[in-house]
Amino acid sequence: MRASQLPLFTSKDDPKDAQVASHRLLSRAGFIRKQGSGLYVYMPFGDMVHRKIEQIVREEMNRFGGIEVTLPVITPAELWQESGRWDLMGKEMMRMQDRHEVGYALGPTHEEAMTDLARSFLQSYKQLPVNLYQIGRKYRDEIRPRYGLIRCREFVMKDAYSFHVDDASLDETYQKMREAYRAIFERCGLKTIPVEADSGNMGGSGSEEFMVASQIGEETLLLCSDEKCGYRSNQEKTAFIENPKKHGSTEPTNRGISPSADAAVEFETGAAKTIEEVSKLTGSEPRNFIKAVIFEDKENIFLCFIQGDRDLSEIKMKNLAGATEYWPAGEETIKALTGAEPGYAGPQGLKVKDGDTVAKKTLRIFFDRHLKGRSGLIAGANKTGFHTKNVAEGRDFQSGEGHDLIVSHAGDICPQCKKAELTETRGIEVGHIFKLGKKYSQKMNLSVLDPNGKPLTPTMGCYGIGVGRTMATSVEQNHDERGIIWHRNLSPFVVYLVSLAKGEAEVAFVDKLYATLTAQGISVYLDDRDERAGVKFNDAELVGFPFIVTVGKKTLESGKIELKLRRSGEKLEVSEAELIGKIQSL
RNA sequence: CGGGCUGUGGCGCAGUGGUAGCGCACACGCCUGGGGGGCGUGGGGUCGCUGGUUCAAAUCCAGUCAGCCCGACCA
Repeated sequence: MRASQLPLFTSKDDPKDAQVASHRLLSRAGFIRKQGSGLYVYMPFGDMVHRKIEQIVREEMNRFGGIEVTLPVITPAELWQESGRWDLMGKEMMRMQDRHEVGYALGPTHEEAMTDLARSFLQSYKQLPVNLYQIGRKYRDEIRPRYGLIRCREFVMKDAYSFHVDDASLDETYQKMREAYRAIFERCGLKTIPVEADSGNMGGSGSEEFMVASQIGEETLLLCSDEKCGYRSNQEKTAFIENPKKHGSTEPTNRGISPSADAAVEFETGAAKTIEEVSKLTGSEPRNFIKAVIFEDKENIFLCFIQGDRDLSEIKMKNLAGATEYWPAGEETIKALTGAEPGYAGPQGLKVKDGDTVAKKTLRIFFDRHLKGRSGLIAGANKTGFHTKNVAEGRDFQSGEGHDLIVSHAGDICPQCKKAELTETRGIEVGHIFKLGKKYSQKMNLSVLDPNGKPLTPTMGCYGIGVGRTMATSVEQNHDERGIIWHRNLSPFVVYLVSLAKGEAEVAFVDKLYATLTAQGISVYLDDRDERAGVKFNDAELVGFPFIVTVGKKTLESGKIELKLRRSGEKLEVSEAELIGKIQSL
């Protein structure tokens, strides 16, 4: 292809809203153009890369047993109502009505639509397993679209949904998808870190995310520092184990301000409410406090106690409580619960217990497991202006075995090997596979006959890859100060041919080289613009095709063609035959 | 949803009440010709929108819309 037929859309300046390399470079190199908040046009080169990724995804999905279909982008509200998600999805789902005022969603995901499709033709266990996928547009009204293609409101996703007679069959497909994903990202030249993940709202058990390590990542990953262990997990999911270094003992016990034998006593703290304030006042470190975090939903109040130097994981709490929509408890609720102003909740001396009705809601109390056996603690006294010290678990309150409720961080102990410390990395999710279970098949009455002629509800898996995000993260991972460095499998063209030809002879030489390379099956972009050399070199490096070939007066004089490798910057002077050999072998 | 900032030519920006400017880009001419070149000429803007104050508003005031940034909270 020639520049005279397929123009470049490069620019010298970064768009002003570009914060990250991929956004900056994809815009400057003319691959994408913003049309609205979180909405991007894929320009010719961008479109070409996008299609290449789609094709790789398609080939690998097909190789591992996927069947491609295309669902409507718009899904009827009816289907979402069946699954119950019409009310659960919240504002992130874009909704619309037709002229008859019938509701629809611009699909943010397609579990319902695909399950509906499946039930329309699945009748017998003999038809299972089946793995249906599509490569289609998704719409999410993101709170804050940002980072260009990394978080936008319209994007292309490959989403697959598999249906099975039992868990063994689901597991088999799940493992195939793990392989397929590894193959896909490998072919894209993208280094991903597969991590254990929370399965979130989707429900279900097994879940693995494919993350690209990046400082701009919106999720935090925790990796075991012992490579032999190899544990990798999304922070949301990582079980918290406190590092003994934190308290100088391997036993998670008594490090309070006074011996556990002392009775618990109230003391006045006045306006000091937060742990930080009371910590200063008493000289006791935050770890010796009990932090109370209170949420509520329509039916319940969730009262969570954890140690004071840590944060409550809302995700863990939510999963434990089975809550979907919840919010921080209001002042009235807290008063009804503790009898005090907010800021003074504690587990001891509480007049209500787990399961009681408080303010017309069911109280549910959760303790973090690290509170078990501890003493010498400081907690709110459930009395405005007072805290209690020398609080001991087992005597002043009962935590039971407790739950895993705390957000893990670097420096904590790996929950897998239980020895090494965890380290932290930021990551961008590009793929996610998980076992859904029967959530959708049940709610939507998907059923087949089993060998005994009895109804059987298939179990499901679900597997997504963000195509645009794969493109963006590939740039995040592969660029330098001059521009993008495409992996050959994704690059719009393999060769950027810089023509500096002037006279007829030179032009003829370039045309012949272009024809020769093309005939060898090498895709070439010929920059035949009437521009200065510098402009062409700069654009060549900005758009980032793997090979930059320069032909001009020097070429004719020496008989040698200049080949520059975009990634290494290495420059070679080669004959035409060598050139072809190099391009085909590298 | 809350807070902050910004809306002026295609892009990036300046312009504190008195006839709308700069750089880049664009068009034309000449020079130049292996790393975003030079000189000259030229075209292009209802200053986001609505209302108000004023003899006079891009500029001050109110509202509104849009974009960007930060936060989404642990009492």
